[in-house]
Amino acid sequence: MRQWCRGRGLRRIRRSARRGRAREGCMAEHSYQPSEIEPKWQAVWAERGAFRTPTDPAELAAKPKFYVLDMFPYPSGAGLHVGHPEGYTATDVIARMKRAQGFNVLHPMGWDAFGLPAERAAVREGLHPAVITERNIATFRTQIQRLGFSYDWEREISTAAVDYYRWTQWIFLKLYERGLAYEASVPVNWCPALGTVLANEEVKDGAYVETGDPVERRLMRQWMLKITDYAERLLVDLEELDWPESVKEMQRNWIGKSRGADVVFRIDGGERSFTVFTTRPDTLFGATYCVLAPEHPLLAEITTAGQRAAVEAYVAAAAQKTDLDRTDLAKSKTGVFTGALAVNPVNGQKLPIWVADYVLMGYGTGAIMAVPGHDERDHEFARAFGLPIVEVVAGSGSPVGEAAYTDNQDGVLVNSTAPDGFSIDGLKVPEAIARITAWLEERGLGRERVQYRLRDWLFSRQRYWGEPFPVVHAEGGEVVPLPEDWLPVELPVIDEFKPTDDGQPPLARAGEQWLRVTLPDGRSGTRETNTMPQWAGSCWYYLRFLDPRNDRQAWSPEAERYWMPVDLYVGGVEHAVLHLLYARFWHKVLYDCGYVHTKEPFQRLFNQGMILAHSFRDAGGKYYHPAEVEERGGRSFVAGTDTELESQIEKMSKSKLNVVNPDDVIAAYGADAMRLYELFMGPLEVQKPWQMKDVEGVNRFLQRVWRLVVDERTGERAARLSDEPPASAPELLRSLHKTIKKVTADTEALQMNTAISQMMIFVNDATATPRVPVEIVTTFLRLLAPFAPHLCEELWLRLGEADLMAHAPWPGHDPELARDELLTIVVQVNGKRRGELQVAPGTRDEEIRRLALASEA
RNA sequence: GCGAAAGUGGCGGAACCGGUAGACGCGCGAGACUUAGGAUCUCGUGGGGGUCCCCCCGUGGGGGUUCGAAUCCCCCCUUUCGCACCA
Repeated sequence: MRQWCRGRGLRRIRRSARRGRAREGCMAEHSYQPSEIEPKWQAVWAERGAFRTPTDPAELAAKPKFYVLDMFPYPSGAGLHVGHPEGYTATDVIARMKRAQGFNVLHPMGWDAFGLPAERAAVREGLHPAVITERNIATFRTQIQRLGFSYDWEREISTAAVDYYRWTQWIFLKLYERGLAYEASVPVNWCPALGTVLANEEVKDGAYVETGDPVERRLMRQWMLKITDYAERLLVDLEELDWPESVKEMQRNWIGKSRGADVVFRIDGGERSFTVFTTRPDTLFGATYCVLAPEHPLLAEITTAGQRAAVEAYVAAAAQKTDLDRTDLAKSKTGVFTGALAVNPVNGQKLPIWVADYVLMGYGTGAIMAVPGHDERDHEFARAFGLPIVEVVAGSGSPVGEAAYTDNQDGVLVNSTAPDGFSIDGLKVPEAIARITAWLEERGLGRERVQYRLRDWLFSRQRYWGEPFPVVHAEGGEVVPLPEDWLPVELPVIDEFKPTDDGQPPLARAGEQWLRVTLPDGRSGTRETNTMPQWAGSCWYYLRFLDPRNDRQAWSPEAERYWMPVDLYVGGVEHAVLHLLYARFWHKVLYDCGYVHTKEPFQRLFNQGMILAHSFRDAGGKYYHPAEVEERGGRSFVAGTDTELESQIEKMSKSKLNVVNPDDVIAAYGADAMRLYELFMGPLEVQKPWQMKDVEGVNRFLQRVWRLVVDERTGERAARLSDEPPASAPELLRSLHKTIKKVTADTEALQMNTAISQMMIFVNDATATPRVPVEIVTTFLRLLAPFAPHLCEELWLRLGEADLMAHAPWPGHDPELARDELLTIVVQVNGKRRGELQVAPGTRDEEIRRLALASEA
C-alpha cells in the first residue's frame, strides 16, 4: 500500500476517500458527505424537472430572458479533464443566479459529434464512427452530470444526429440559393497523412494545426463558401459586441482589411498590361522593378526567349515547394528576371519584371510594383539582386540604400514629379496617397481599392463522418441542389472509411443504390461524395437549442425572437477565429434570409483561460506521474530514490502524465468542492495551474458551512442557530449584506474568485458569532447555492424549507447595511506624514483637499 | 519582426475611479482539545531593524507627475498569447 500511493496528490485523494468511508461507519455520522447528498439531489432535480426551460407563452412573456451558452464539447475518447468544467461551472453559476433573479433561462448542452478523431478511432477499433461517438457522448454526459449542472437535458442535441444535420443541409441549400456556395478548382491544402483537404484556418506553417501533419498545395475541385462577401460586415459588426478585445483583434487581423490602389502597368513593346495592388501608391515614383508570382497567368506570355529556360525552372521549383518551405522567413529571397519590361504609368520609366515566390498569387493581384526604398521585402530582394534603390520619401535617419524607410505618416515625398509636371513632392504620405490616387483615376491608370486577406472558406472534406451535401451531379456535370423536402440526405452505412484506391472520398464506397439519384426532372445523377467540415454543425447549434425537437423547421420564429441573441457565451480562446468567424458568417446569411432577427449571434463572449498542471521530468526528459513523485526540502524526487526531477507547469497532456480527471476530484472531495475550486483558483480568463492541495481549502470552507447548520454528532440543527431576528446580530448582518452586494456584482462580472472569497469571509464571521440568527444563514445559503448547489439544497431542507432551493429567489442587499466603512486618508505634505482623515468612499478630491487644509490649521 | 496582454509574499491570487499593499485560500510556525490525529478551533506569518510604542525597505528595473502611485506618463527588461513575405 505504502509503495503505490506515495505521491502527494494521489495519496491525499485516497486518504480523503478512506476517511469518508470511515466516517460513514463510525463516529461523525452526521458530517458533510458529498458522496451521499450529491447523487440524491441530482436525482431530485431530474425528477422534478427543476431546470426545464419554460415554454408556456404566458410564462415567457412574464419574465425577461437570459440565454447562457457553453461552447459544446467534441466528445473525444479521452473523456473530460478539469479544463472543461471550468467554463461550464461559470455558466452554471450564472444560469442559477439568473433564474433566482427572475429570468427565464435557457442553458443547454450538446455534442459537436462529427469529426475526424471518431473516424480514426473507428478504423483503429473496427467499430462504426457512430458507435464510437455514442459511447464517447455517454461518457461525457455522465461526467458532466456528476457536477450537478443545471442544464435542460431535454434539449440535448448532437450534430451527428439525422434530425439535426438535416437542418445543417437545409442551411447549406440556403447558402447555395444565395450564390454563396460554389464549386471551384482551387489550389487547396491537401494533407496526405489524413487523406483530405483542410481549410486555410486549419493550416499553420504548412501543417495541420491539430496533428502537425504536413500539408501541400494541390489543385482540386472543391466546395467553397463565399465568406469574402461578408468580410466588411464581419469586420464592422465586431464593434457592437461585448467581446474580449484580443479576440476582436484576432478576427480583424484574420479579415485583414487594407486600403490601397490598383495600378495598371503596361508591358513595354505591346498591348498587354497587368495590375498591381499597393497600399503605398505614393511611392510609385520609387518603383524600380516589378514582380509576378510564379503562378501568374501572364508570366509565360511575357517571358523572353533568352530567359525562358531559367523562368520555367524557377516556376517548376516553386510548384514543388510546400507551404512550409515557401513561408520560411529564415530563407533568403529568390527570383528570376523574365526579360520583360513594364512601363511605370507615372513617369514612363522602364522597369524589369521579375518572378519571385515572395509574391503570393492568392493575395491582391499576384503582382507587385517593388519599391525597395520603402518596403523591407523589396529592399532585401533589391540588395540580393543588385537592383536600384531610390528614395521618394524623406525623413529617415539613415540612407535608403541601407534600410527601407517604411513610415507612412510623417515622411515627406521627394523625387516625385512626373514629366507632365504633376508632383506630390513636399506632401506628407497620407495626403500624397490621396493626391496620386485621384490622379491615376483621372487617367484610367488605377483606382482606389480595398483588399481583404480573408479568403473563401473551403467547405468540403474527403471524409466519411460528416454531413453529406444535399446536391447531385447530374449527367453532363451540372450541379443540382436537392429539393428541401428530399432532406435529409442520410449518411449511408459503410464499413470502410478510407478514400478509395483511385482517390475518391469514402462515400464513393456507398454503392450505386445510394450514389445514383433520379432527379425530379427525370434526369439521373450522382450524389456528392465529399462531406462538410466539422465546423458546419457548430455554426448554428445555438439556434437549434431554441427549439430542438421541431421536425418541421430548424427552429420556430417565435422561439428565435424570444431567446436570441445569446446573452453570454463561454469557451476557450482556441475558437477565436475559426468557429466564431464561421458562426458569425452563417448567422449573417440567415439574417439576410430573414430567419433570425439579430445581426450577431453572441452578444457577450468570455474566454476562460486554460488550466495547466504540474508535470515532473528527469534529466533525461522522461516524465513521471505525480503519484510517483515525492517532495523533499522543496525539491522533487522519484519517490524512494535520489533521482531528482524538474517540476514545471504545463498544458495537461497524456504524454506528460499530468492530466487531472474530474472524476477523481469528485470522488475525493465532491462535486461542490470541485465546482468551487474551479472558480476560486483565480480569474476565469487567465491560465492557471491546478493545485490539488488548494482544493482542501474550499473543502474546509464547505465543511464549515455544514457545521454552521448541522450538529455533526447528533445531526440536529446546530445549537448556535437562533430564531431571533437578524438584527439581533448586527455585525453579522452587516457582513451578510456586504456579501450579498459583492457576490451579486462579482458573479455578474464573472469574477467568481472574489465572490467566493467574500463568502469565506462571511462564514468566518458567522463561525465567530456565538448566536447566529437562522434567517441570516438561509439568506446566505441562497447566495452560495449557485456555487455549491447540492450542499445548499441539503441544508435548506434541513432548515425546514419546503420548496427547492433551486427555486428560491435571489436576495437583495440593504445599501445602508452594505455600505463600506470610512476610508483612512493619510495627509502628507511633501511626502511627510502630517495627519489622517476619515472620509466616505467617493469623496471628491477638492473636498479632501479642503478637509486636509482645515485640519492642518 | 509586428500586434495584444501581463509581471505583487514560499505558492494560487486580492486591492473600486490614484487614498497609503498582500483580502481569501494553500503552505508554514505556535498553542488548545485529544489515546492519537494529517480532524477541528485560536493566534501568528513580505523583508530588515528595534527593551512590543515604533522605524526603515518593499508590487520586474530606471526616471517622472502627485500631498499621496501596484494603479497614471516615458524608457528598458522578462513572460505569455496571437499574426507572420498579405505588397
